[in-house]
Amino acid sequence: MTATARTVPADSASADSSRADAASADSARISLAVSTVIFALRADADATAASLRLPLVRRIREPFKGRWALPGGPIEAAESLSAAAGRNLVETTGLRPTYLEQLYAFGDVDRSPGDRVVSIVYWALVRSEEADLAAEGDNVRWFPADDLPDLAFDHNTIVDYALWRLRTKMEYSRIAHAFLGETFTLSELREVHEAVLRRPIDPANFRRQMEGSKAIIATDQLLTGGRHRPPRLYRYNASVELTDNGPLTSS
Amino acid sequence: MTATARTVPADSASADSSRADAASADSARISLAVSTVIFALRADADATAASLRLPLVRRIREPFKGRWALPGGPIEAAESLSAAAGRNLVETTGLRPTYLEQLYAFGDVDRSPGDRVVSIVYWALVRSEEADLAAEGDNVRWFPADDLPDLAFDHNTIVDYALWRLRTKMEYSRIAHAFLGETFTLSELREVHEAVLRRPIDPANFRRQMEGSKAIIATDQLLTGGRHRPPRLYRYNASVELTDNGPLTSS
DNA sequence: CCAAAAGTGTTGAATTTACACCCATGA
DNA sequence: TCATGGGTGTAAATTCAACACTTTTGG
Repeated sequence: MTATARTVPADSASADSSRADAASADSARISLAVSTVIFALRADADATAASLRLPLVRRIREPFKGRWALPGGPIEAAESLSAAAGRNLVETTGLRPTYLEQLYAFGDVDRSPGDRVVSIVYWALVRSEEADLAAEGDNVRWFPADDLPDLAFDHNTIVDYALWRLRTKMEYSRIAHAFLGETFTLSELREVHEAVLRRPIDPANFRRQMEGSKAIIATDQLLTGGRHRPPRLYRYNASVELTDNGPLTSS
Repeated sequence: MTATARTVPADSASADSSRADAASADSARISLAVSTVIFALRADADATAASLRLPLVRRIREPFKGRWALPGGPIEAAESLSAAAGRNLVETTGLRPTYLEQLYAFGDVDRSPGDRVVSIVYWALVRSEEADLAAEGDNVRWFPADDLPDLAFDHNTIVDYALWRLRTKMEYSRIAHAFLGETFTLSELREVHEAVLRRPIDPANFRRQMEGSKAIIATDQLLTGGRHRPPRLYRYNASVELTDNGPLTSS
């Protein structure tokens, strides 16, 4: 906060910066991994409403042997960070996400007992049908996002942050579509918002908001079968970006 | 997008995840670095208005020898990512930031010719007085943020993204204070917003907005010396968080 | 006095929010 | 027919945006 003497001249500066893109002895000792927080909306036990859930894997080695942890793994030399996250997610849980975004790089010195690990963490959204197909076994299990056990490493903190990002982004972005199929009713879309944000939303106002945003396009199909007026099916408007990540649309 | 067969069972999953926090042969070949995009508001050439500027360092080695690049360097084994960014920033430019936040991890396979480098990039804000003291030499120079030369690596992309984050965050956060001193007038605060967002702001509405937000506290001092009515000095309200980073306030 | 920026008031537009009410279907 | 959600209308409340006007200093 308070300014003190600075004595490093410009020349030593550029010497340092030249090392920036070559591994030093120090950074070689730091290992790099990728992990992913995966969210899906799944029916509650009482099946009355959907709730946010995420899959965790059980650790079979020390440290934290037996504890639940985020799925993750190493980064291969020939793949980008997002590719590593996507590949690892399929390998560990069998899930294919409809949305994948980098969350944060966690690198505190003591976050992994014994060695030094920097984890690039991604977060992903998968559709409900996709989540239903996912294998669940002794070593992979779905947990309610708001009520997790004590996880390995700093993974509770990571999930908290991912949850915050999801909820924040839900309010100004269109990621809700990532939970749904090709076409959907406005009720389904609204229920996604309600489940994530954990508060009721006025259907009338929600409809106008969505229609005004140009994010969705009405199809000419209605969904029959319910014992009420058949709702119109909508489609995601592909000409509008899903989320605004600024100049970072590609990787 | 379309679902295909998934055959990986849960058991191989947890085997993978157990490697997540130990270095594999692959990830050991990836080197890790930290870089920082540093912003300051500095007087224009004609001194009529302030504009966003950032310091770059000249590379003295291949690849990209002679090109301008973001200050950066390796991460030491015993320091956190933010500590590495802060230390490196002082070493290369002599600047002490009032604000430092992680921006993004860049890790495309081909971003550094020859070797594989993952860069954890931070962005920082420094006060104008601080920026004025910074040494400028052959190998460190300030550039207008909106008009940069071709930089080394993917650094143009990185700066674009940092600029977008700064401008986005300026609209819903209180980071403007990070450019100013302990006390400031509402005009000074408004001029920060105008310089960053590159558009004029109505002084009357801006005043009400700020006063209503509880982000600033009026002191009992006025700033005399101008040839007009002396403006009141304000102070940043420390009981309100500078920015909302969710559960990530510490590291 | 005048110029210039500080600070206050006011008004209309746009947006948000709450809620009444009609519509179309299955049972 | 009734129950149920689909869908439209509307009005109050709040926020936003533009700009007129008064205040206080230095020159």
